[in-house]
Amino acid sequence: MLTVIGGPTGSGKSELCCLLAKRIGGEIVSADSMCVYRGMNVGTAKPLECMEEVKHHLLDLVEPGELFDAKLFEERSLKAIEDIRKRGKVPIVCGGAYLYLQALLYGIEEASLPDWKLRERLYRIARTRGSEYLHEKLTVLDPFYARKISPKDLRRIVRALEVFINTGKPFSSFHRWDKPRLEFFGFYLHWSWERLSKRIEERARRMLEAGLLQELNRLMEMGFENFLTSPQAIGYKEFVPCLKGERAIEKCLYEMIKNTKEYAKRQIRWFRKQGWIRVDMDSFKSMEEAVDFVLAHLRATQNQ
RNA sequence: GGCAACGUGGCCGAGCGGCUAGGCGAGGGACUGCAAAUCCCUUCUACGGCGGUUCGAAUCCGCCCGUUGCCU
Repeated sequence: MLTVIGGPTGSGKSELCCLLAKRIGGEIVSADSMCVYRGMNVGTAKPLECMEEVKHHLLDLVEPGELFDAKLFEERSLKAIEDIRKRGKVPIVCGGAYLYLQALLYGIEEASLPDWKLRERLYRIARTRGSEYLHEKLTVLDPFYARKISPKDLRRIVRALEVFINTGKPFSSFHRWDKPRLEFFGFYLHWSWERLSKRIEERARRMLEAGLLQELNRLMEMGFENFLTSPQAIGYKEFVPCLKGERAIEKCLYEMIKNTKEYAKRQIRWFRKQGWIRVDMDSFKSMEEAVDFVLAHLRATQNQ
């Protein structure tokens, strides 16, 4: 049975997982879409100290300019779990990137590889004729999927068309997400919104003090702005105008906090729906107590 | 005490005689190879109080209450 610890940003997942791993001889499989990039440490709250004591997987996989995606995550994380088990250790999946968790736990169906040339063409068509035009095409090719998404959701329209063009089959014909393919035990950390908000605000300020801007500066010199995925990271994208002198630091910080909270809400909604065990963080006096709670649950099921 | 400005939905804020601004915040939702991304929906027509003018007032008039600024 695989242990999975989830929760929104700033909920203390990393800290909890670190303690848990130390107690049970575990290794951590990070499920974080931005921690896979090397050199992005402060803004992603990469658990640097814990990495010295506990073995971490799926961190620092690629350069910020390289491509990475959910499918690659699926493959790599499965392999990591297998590897950990082979060595007699306990894998602990820890992360809040729910698409990545979904990919690992439920699997991503083999449709077709991303075809950036084709996407470029489709995006160009959308620019002149609108995303609605492409959505109409999709309605003919894959009515089921077209009905599910908005005529403005270009990203999804393009992917669905791409799959049809490259496989000859509708995108939705690949989808099969009803049951997990992995047996797992899911926990998610829950805080009252008031307390989580405060944690998010404090954490953002701490990141700034810890050298977030210097880190971003280095990234910018590498051409950060033109990269595909890494510049979408919260905590970085908001400060780009700052570094160019176009906006005051305080304003950027405000934006970052706002975006972090929005993201946290999306995560919370997703976790709530999963039916995992809720770890009520408000009720514990320390992180150790939360770990005790998780351990108690794990032992209880092992004895069944 | 005198003068002036203002009082709009949880907050900010436009409207200045008829046609439910908008933003923020809040809440909900979608999602199958960019996801810390992309996209959608909801927030019950709110205008300080009382009168008046008018077919019709958040908008005009009077009084009252409150806030702010200035003056004595």
